[in-house]
Amino acid sequence: MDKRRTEKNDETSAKERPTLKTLAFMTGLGVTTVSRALKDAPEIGAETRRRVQLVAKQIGYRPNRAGVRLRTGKTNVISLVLNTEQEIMSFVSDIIYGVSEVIADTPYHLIVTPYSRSQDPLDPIRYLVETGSADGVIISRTQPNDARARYMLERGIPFATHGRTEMGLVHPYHDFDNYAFAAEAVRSLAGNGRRRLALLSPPVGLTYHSHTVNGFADALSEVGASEIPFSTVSIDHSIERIRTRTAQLMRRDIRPDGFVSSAAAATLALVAGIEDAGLKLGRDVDIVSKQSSDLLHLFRPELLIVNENFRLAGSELARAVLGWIGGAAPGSLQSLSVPGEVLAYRRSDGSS
Amino acid sequence: MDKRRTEKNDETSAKERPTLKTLAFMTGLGVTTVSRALKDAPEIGAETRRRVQLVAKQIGYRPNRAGVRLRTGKTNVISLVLNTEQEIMSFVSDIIYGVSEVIADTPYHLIVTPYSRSQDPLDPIRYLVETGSADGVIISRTQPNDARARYMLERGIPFATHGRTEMGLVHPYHDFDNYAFAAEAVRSLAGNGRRRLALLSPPVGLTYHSHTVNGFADALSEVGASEIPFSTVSIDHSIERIRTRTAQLMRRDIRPDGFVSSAAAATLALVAGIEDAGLKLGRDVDIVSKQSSDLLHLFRPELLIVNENFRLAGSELARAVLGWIGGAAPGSLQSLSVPGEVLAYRRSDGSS
DNA sequence: TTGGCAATCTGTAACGTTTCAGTATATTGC
DNA sequence: GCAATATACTGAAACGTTACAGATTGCCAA
Repeated sequence: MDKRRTEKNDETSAKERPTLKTLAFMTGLGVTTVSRALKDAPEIGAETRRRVQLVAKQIGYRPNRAGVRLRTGKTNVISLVLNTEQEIMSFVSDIIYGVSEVIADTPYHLIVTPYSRSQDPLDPIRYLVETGSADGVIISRTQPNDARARYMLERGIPFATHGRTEMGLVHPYHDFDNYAFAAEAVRSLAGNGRRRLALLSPPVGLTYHSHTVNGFADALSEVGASEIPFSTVSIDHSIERIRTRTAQLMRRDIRPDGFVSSAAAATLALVAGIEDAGLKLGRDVDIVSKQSSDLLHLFRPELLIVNENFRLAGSELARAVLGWIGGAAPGSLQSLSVPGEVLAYRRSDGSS
Repeated sequence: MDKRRTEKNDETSAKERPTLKTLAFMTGLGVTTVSRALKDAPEIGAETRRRVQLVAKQIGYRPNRAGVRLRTGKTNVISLVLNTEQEIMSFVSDIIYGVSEVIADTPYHLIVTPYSRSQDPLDPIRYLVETGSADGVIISRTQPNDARARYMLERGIPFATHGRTEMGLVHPYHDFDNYAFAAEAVRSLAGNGRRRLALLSPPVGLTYHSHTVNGFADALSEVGASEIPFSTVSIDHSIERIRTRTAQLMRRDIRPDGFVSSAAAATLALVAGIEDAGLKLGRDVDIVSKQSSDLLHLFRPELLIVNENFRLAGSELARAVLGWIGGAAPGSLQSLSVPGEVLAYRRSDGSS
């Protein structure tokens, strides 16, 4: 049955949530006028406008989201689409906080739309678009030819990608410059006298895999070092697998004396594998690793570290989507984060 | 202006999203009948019901959330309320996935409602309740006398807490048995011959702080070991602070030979502090630590580890809220997760 | 005075759904 | 044969909002 209201409505000082009708009654104006006064429409008298806004603030009026959404189609929702198995753990937490920071003083809510490894990554996007569940979407694990980006571009729904695409289509993105990261990492290792380098790369298929590989390769030839192939694993693989493969690699005659690693958790496995093979970090081998939370230096002070700020990524992505929703040109909403210096907490010569 | 539809509506095979009206037109029935047929109302003929449901499935009908929400007040939203600074990182990621798993085949969406350290934790709850933004709420960092739980209980909005309260009020919760954890940890340390134990505890004020402290204290007297107070830090403090305080502590004449730590990141700092003081894990001191992702053993194989599964917590909490929304008794929606064994990857005597 | 025109304000309809209060038809009881 | 009663369906109203198409007023030019 209907939720019982007190008689006809209004004027009873019921504890109900105020609506435009309530405001209209209180100000003696029409609902339409109130609606327009609240959004600073031009054809409302200055005094009326102020009066309405004052009353609205006083009684704590909040527009009903369902009403707005039904009438206008605007959801005031940003959806963050995440893979429930393969995202980097700190990524999830930090990006959420980054997005939250930006949307905190907007009417937007953040909904998390998960999909699992077995699913087509397009599934959650289709769902969102078909049901009109969000005004904007943020996706990660971006591919050079990304079906999701293409799909959303076709339907005209604003989105931003974490990572770039290579489809010749323009859309907002935020990316970390993994080319620069890998290149700097190689230079840093070369500076430590390392000559045979291996790369623990991002998973094949994602755009930043090739960025990383290219930065690695280019800097390799620049410094005249050589590559020890290590493409049987990526940072997406399990800790155990990375560890055993690393140990295998390190027991070969020709083994790396330097690693570049694209993720902190993978680096733990890398180090474990190296030590399984009886070798020592900082003496037999150096590692430059990305990290997103400041913990790796506690793990092994010999690690060389480059920070990637996922909270910043979240903020940038949120700003980008909101910008697009607000009508800005998608091409103006792209940003690239430049890696900082390679940080050494303890030099491999033993000093601190 | 109004979103232009093709003429009057319907029968044009427009690419618009199907509504009840569309279904009504296609089946030749009234909107009301269609609505009821879809939700298996009793007064609809069996054949009609099947016919409507078939057509609905065929054309991919999805009820409009805004319509439902406006009419019924049901949002089909669960809100996860998180502190943007103080949550354990893996907690955020895992609990989201746990919740997602459970709500995946329901109409529910998950929204993340953040609040910052400086804010009153009640703020986001008030917002949710006042704006009717969610059918159910999940909160963490639960306190013995929790204003948020009390508030929601008063307003009759379904929620579940991660951690228990002690207000004599009954509500759904999921909790890890931190009393058992701390007690088992102490027994395990005592079994390794450790006699002077310190506790790196959860932050004072949260319910599980006292659970942990009590388990620690009770087991201490049970095994006849003594406590070295270490209450100047908790796992909420910064890595740096924990590290320096630990180092200070370990340089005292009377120092612990065993630690119980309630969080993995804090354990990293703990170990760093111990090693800063020139002591060695497994020889001078043992640590039993909780962890939520399987990484600590890579950090130091000497660590003694107890796992806490946050994904499970997320699932249980989601189940609890949904259960309450569905009309189950709040008292029947409480669960306690029992810690597993203390895991040793390498015995402190040096064997593996 | 009249007509025109800004400047303000207002009622109605519509978004998609569910609930209420029916209506129409067939079935039953007597 | 007729009323009572199930059974199966339906239109209208309402949730809160905004867009459209007026209303009403005052003021100014002619």
